[in-house]
Amino acid sequence: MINFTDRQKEIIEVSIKLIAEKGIQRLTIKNISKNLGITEPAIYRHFESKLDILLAILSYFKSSTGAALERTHSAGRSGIEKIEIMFFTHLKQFAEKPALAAVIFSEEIFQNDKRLSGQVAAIMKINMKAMSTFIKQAQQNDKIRNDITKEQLSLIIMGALRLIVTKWRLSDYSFDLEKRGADLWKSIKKLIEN
Amino acid sequence: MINFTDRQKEIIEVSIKLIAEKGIQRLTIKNISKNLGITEPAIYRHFESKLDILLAILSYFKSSTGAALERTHSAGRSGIEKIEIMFFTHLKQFAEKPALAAVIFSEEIFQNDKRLSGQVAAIMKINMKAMSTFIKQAQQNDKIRNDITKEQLSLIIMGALRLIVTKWRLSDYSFDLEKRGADLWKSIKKLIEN
Amino acid sequence: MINFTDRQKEIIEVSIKLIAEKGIQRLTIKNISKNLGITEPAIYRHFESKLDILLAILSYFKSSTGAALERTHSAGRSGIEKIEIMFFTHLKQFAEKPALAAVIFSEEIFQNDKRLSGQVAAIMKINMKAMSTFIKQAQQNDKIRNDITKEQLSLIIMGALRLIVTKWRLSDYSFDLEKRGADLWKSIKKLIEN
Amino acid sequence: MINFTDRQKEIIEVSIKLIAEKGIQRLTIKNISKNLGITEPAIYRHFESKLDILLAILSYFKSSTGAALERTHSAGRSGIEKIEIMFFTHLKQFAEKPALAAVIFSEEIFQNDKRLSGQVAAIMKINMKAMSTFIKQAQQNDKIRNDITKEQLSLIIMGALRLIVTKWRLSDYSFDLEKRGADLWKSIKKLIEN
DNA sequence: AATGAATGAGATTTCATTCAT
DNA sequence: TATGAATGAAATCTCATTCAT
Repeated sequence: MINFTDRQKEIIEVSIKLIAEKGIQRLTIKNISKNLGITEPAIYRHFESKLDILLAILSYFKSSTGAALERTHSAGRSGIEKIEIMFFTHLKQFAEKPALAAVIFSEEIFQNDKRLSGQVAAIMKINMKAMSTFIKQAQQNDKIRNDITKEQLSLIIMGALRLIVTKWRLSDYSFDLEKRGADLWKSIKKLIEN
Repeated sequence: MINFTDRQKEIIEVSIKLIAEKGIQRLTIKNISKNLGITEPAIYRHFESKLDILLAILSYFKSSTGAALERTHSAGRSGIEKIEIMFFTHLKQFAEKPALAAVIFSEEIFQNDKRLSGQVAAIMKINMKAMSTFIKQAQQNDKIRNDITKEQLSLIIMGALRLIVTKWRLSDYSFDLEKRGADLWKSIKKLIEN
Repeated sequence: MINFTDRQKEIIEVSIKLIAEKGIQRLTIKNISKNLGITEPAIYRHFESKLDILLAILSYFKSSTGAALERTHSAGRSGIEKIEIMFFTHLKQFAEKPALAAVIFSEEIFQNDKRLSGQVAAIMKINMKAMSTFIKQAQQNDKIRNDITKEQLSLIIMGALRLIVTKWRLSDYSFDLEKRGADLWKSIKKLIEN
Repeated sequence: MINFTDRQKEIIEVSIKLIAEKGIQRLTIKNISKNLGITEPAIYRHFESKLDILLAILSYFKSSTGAALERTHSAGRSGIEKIEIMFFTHLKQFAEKPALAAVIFSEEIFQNDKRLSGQVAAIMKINMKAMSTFIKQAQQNDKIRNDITKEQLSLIIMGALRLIVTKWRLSDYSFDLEKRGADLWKSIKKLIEN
């Protein structure tokens, strides 16, 4: 959230809240301004366009994801623990900020604009790359099976993570994501461990 | 596509095409009618509302998915082969009809309407259930490891499938989905086989 | 209902039913045809336009009103009895066919078209004229006060009748129109009798 | 007209003018905006929906009716004089603002929406109640006959008033409403006075 | 006598954005 | 930094009516 003024941060936060509540489709300038208690034109003092707000949201998620990975990385544990921490950190983030899922999984919506879809792809790439790195470390230490490439394993782990989050959202958040995610992790661990 | 008139089928097909090209958000009555060479009100002779068109699209995918699963099911092979067929059938369907992905993965967009999101959830459920059944069969024949529940395995397999499709879409269809999907399947198979 | 084919009569009857149920504003060709189990263009085989249907309805009410007045007229009783019969006949007609009120009191809606508003005015005139004639007879027989012109008395009697019907409609037909109308008549009678 | 911004008042006034000219049915957002020299969406900065404009019009009439009755009430004269003032005030209001009649007598049109028809019924009730109160006072002072209830008398007086206004409207405002109304009042007075 | 298909005109409403103040 | 007022573009939908069959 560096490089953003206080008002910009407010706008970003309100937007995230609105996305969580009503979905990206119902994120309108009118809604944002109403929630902030200001008028619509006032928004344009802080962001040139609605696109810029969405980009700011993505950049916010990007940097917070990056920071989390950074912390995981420097935690100094074994590769498999890092994967686990990353898995659980994601679960926690989604559970705490459902908007994150609404935003990250909105490829469809961002399809319209190359910059938006590019950012979403970038965030996904960062995660996949980090995951790959952790897997590689674990594979080098013979903790994880070596007969499958780290890219494929990343895909499988992240895919499962994403799908459980999607089911959670479709179910209207009706189950405990972190608990069910923990079960899922146990299964994944069994599958990939040596 | 039973129960639909010819014109309705045309509308559904054009809509699917438009969704594939421009995303669901840009699927408008105007676009549909323009593509059919008729005026907007003419659409309303065939569908009562736009929502009904979307529901028809989902019902089309639902029945075609159901039919594909039916065929897979009665193929009379081993459980693991059925999983494989299902996996490849999905890949092929997505590769052939990119709109399918655009529609099926649009949970976000369908969030607005309970009937729509319900249908999407139903389609997902059908697939998960079929996958679970095939896995169970394979587990009973000791072809697939038994230390992980069929539900978890379904989640992992379908999650990986979905994610590779999503990456393909985000990459602007820049790689050969069926080929890369085949590689992914090999990895999954290694992971789950006994 | 002379001069109308069977199908035309059906259309008129359905239209009256629809007006009673939903108001004139929601009387559409689509609604009429749906209620008859035919298509919209079929209506145009029987009436040139929607306007003609409305005119037919008015002409129907006009002739049935005329016939009722005819019967009253030739009932051969005293003037005051005739007024009474006319008053009660109207009450009964409205109670039995709420559409009648919906149509007759729709001056606003008919304002658009001179022919329609002309017909409504004509029906009103017929009634006022008949009422005046009855009053005149009663005044000549000294049954009704002579210090007020028959036109004014008509206006007062018909006005009260219309208003009680309007209140009945606004109340969603929540009281017994004929009973309350009878009470009203008693009061009117007291006022005008010698 | 309190609680309304200047622009809102303008919209209300223009709407009333349009209703008087063309009837409620032709009161469209487009017409209103065209008359104000602005675009259609601009209207929505001032009223949330067309329904709200209609409600505003009714609330305007309601409060102006209420104020007029208030003044009549506190005029401190005899009951019969109050009835007379109320009668003439109504005539004058209708003569000056034909739209008032178009709106007030549009029960049919407002039938669609409970809030609208409720407001129309409320305005009618206010008037009937005031009239009843004045009649009661006159009856207590033996100025008006006591053998008929105040409710019935109200109905008769208001009914006559409404009908003469309706005839005036149907005749295309072709006679002097206030003059003919004054004659009518003379007759009514004769009827009800002791 | 009726239908299937379609249309022109128009209604209400939403949305991102602009501009003078 | 913010507001009041407004706009162009577009979306969904309704309605009376037409026309070929």
